[in-house]
Parts: sequence; C-alpha cells; structure tokens
Amino acid sequence: MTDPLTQDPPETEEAQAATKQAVFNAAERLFALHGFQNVSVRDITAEAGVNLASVNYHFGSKDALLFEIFRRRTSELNRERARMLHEAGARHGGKPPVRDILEAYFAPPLRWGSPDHDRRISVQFIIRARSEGNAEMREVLRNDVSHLERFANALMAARPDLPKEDVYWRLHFVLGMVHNNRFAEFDRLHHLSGGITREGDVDALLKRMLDFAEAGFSA
Amino acid sequence: MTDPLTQDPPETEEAQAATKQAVFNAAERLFALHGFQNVSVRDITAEAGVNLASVNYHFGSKDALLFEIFRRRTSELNRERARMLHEAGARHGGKPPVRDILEAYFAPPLRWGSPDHDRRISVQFIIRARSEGNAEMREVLRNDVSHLERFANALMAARPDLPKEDVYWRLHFVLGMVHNNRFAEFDRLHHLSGGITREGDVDALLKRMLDFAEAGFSA
DNA sequence: GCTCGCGTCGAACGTCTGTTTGAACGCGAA
DNA sequence: TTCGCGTTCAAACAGACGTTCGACGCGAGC
Repeated sequence: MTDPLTQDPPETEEAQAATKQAVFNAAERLFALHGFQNVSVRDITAEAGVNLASVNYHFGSKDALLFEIFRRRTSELNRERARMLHEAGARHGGKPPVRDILEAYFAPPLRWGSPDHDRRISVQFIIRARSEGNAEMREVLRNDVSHLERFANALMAARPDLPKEDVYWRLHFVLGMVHNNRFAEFDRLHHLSGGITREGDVDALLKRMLDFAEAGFSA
Repeated sequence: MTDPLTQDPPETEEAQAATKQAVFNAAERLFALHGFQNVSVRDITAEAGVNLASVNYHFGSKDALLFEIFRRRTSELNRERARMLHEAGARHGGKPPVRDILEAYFAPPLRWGSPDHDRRISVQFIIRARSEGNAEMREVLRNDVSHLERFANALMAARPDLPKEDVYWRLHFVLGMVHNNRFAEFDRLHHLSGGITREGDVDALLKRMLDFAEAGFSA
C-alpha cells in the first residue's frame, strides 16, 4: 500500500492532505463493496475517521468524489491495457494475433482483480461503475470508445478476412465475458460447480478465457 | 398488452384491483428504465395515476413490490428456457448438442428483449435486477442455481470428454455474454462500430452469439 | 336502511440524505 | 507575538424518502 492516491497523477502538491487521501480510499472501498447509492457521505467519513464536511471541502460533492475515483481508476486501467497492446504489437511487427490482443484486454483487470492484489478494490469499483454509473460517467465510458477503437482496429488487422460487423459483435461478446467478473458472479459459479472452480488461480483463468474467446473469434 | 399481470399466475381473484396492476406495470417500467434506487414510490404512483399509499397497501413495501416483479419475471423467463431445453432434448433423444442447449438459454431473453416486443421492459428489468439487486434478490438468483444446473448437466452430457471444471467456466463465460445485453452496452457497440451493427435483427444476433459461444465451447 | 369491510384519498410522520455554515484550530511567515 | 490562510470541526439546514394514519366513499350482505 504505497500511497495509491499520489503514485500516479503528478499532484501539484507533493504532500496532499492526509484527510483527502483517507476519504478517497475509504470511498473507493465502500463504493466497490456496497454500491454507490448504498453508501452515504457519513459512511465514508466515518470509515476514513474524518469530519463529515471533508468530502464537500476536498471534492466539492459526493458525486464529484465518485467521479474523480472513477476517472483515475479507469485511466489507469486503460493505460495498462494500451501498454500491453503496444507491447504485443512490438512483438509481432505491428500486427499481433487475436490471442495477444485479447490478452492485452483481459490480463490487466484479471491480474489487478485477483485476491490479495492491491488493486482488487479498484477493479471492483470500475466494474460497479459500469453498471451503476452516473449519466456523467457513462459519458466517459462513451469516450472509452476511442480506447476500444484501438482494440477493434487491431482485431480487424489480425483478421482482415472477417467482415467488420462480425469483429464488432465478437468484441461485444468478449467485453461481456470480462465485465461479468464480479464477486457475485464468481460466487454463483463457485456454488454451482460445487467448489471445483478456483478463482484464485489467475493465470489459469486467463488461459481459459483466452481459449474460449480466441476460439469464438475463429468461428 | 393483454393483462400481463394476471395472464400467468392463477390469481385467486379474477378481477384484480386495477390500481394494483397499474402500480405493477408502472414500477416495472420505471425500474427497468432508471434503476431501482433512482425511482421513488412517488414516481411510481404518479406514473400509474394512483394514490401514493397504494404501493404499501397492495404490496406491503417498495422492496416487496420490487421483489414481486422480480420473482414473477424471473420465473417466467426460466420456465421458457427450461421449456426450450426440454424440447431440444426431445428432438435429440435426450442428449441435445451444445448449440441447441445454448440456444435454449440465449433465445428467450433475446427474443423477448427485442425492440417492440411486449416483454422488452421485463427483460431489461431482469438484467438490471442482476446487477442492482437486493440481498434478498441475490438469494433468489442463488436458487437460480438449480435452474442453471440443468443447463450445466446438459452441457456435460453433450461434451463428456470435457472436464467438468471447463464446462462450468465456459458456462460462466456464456452467461457473461448474455448479461451484457443492456441498452447502454448496445449503445456503445453501435457508437463504436459507426452504426453498422443493427440490434433489431434478433435472429441474426442469435446466430452470431451461438456461433461464437459454440466455437468457444469446442476450443 | 343500516352496517361492515375493502379500497382510496390527502396529509402527515420520522428518518436519512447531501450540503452549508461559521467558529475554532494549527501553523508558517512577517 | 501577531497575522493570515488552509483545514477541521460540530451543528444545523432543507429536502426527499418510505411509510403510516384517519377519514371518506361505496357496494354487498343481513
């Protein structure tokens, strides 16, 4: 836990108020665990051990706080995905195969979301934001399109034989596979299978997902 | 629109109070469109054109109303899926192939969720319930397991060569594909593809999904 | 014709919500 | 020491919320 608030965007002030950081972390945790609407400003400030007014003082409003967490975590995740896609391109002379493209999209949230990983909460937060998000947040997700476009283009380059329409639809299916990785869904799977599915083994899960998605893309 | 409230469970009273039905329909519509937490009892009763107290009088509480809608729509959907699975079994001597099993799971929500279909709102309601649901509703979804088990068993019978663990995981991926069919997701896909993906053609979409999922299962 | 019970009504209740206020505090600079 | 500024604090605000209450209308049964 090395200062997840300031580790990434170069804050103007090196030493941010400890209160602000405590609010940020507590809010992310509670939102990820219980949902946005089920967490009050009082819950957040109590968890953070700070005064009630801190949220409005440091972030302006509850929504603005939520949005700031969302924006930061989303950009972190997308940056990592773009990085892996770029690396895959470098490895294959600018035209990575389908499997490597999908891996660039799957791996970051899967690894970060694995148990005992620092960013597990952040990933859960992002997943929750996708379904409970504000109109404002959905607007950002729409600009996500520019990010998704890179993956769509890479896929079309890898499969020039496939009609574009098919590529888009299959990408849509693939997104569904990823976004379904919530606590509740894993729980149900674990319960359904009688406990033979282990969520912990991230690499094995990644391999399973890639096998499935790659085969789907090659239909 | 032929009395969707009484068409299915044999109500004790033939002529239910028109108020109760109006509340039921208005609540389902508003919940499906705006989410549970974003719709107040006052919104519902205003939309239904009835008195504020009607919700508590007829259903006990807002949560109970929500739960009743959820339970009814879920059981309707699951019954249709089970029916199609049974039919597929009858067609193939009790051992339907993977594609027919998946179709029994995909087709009902897809058809009912298509534009201009009576049950489009109900499907959207169910999808929303899956992510925003109560603890109580998640409990029901856990009993959904008995429903899912039929599909898991059918899949294991169709692919006895595949380790059970793999079947469960791939079923999990397939569920993700289905649950991703929300308004917002379609919107993003439509926007991303520049409008070449048409949501309206349900049969074509079903075929695409089956192609993808069947190939994934045969990996 | 009277009464009983169901359904509906307007009005209010208590609680929880996000936000605002103004005073107090801590601390480095003058 | 004094000033000024950024931060924290307890307290209160106004509104929205789900729910409850008592009265009223009205058709059925005795």
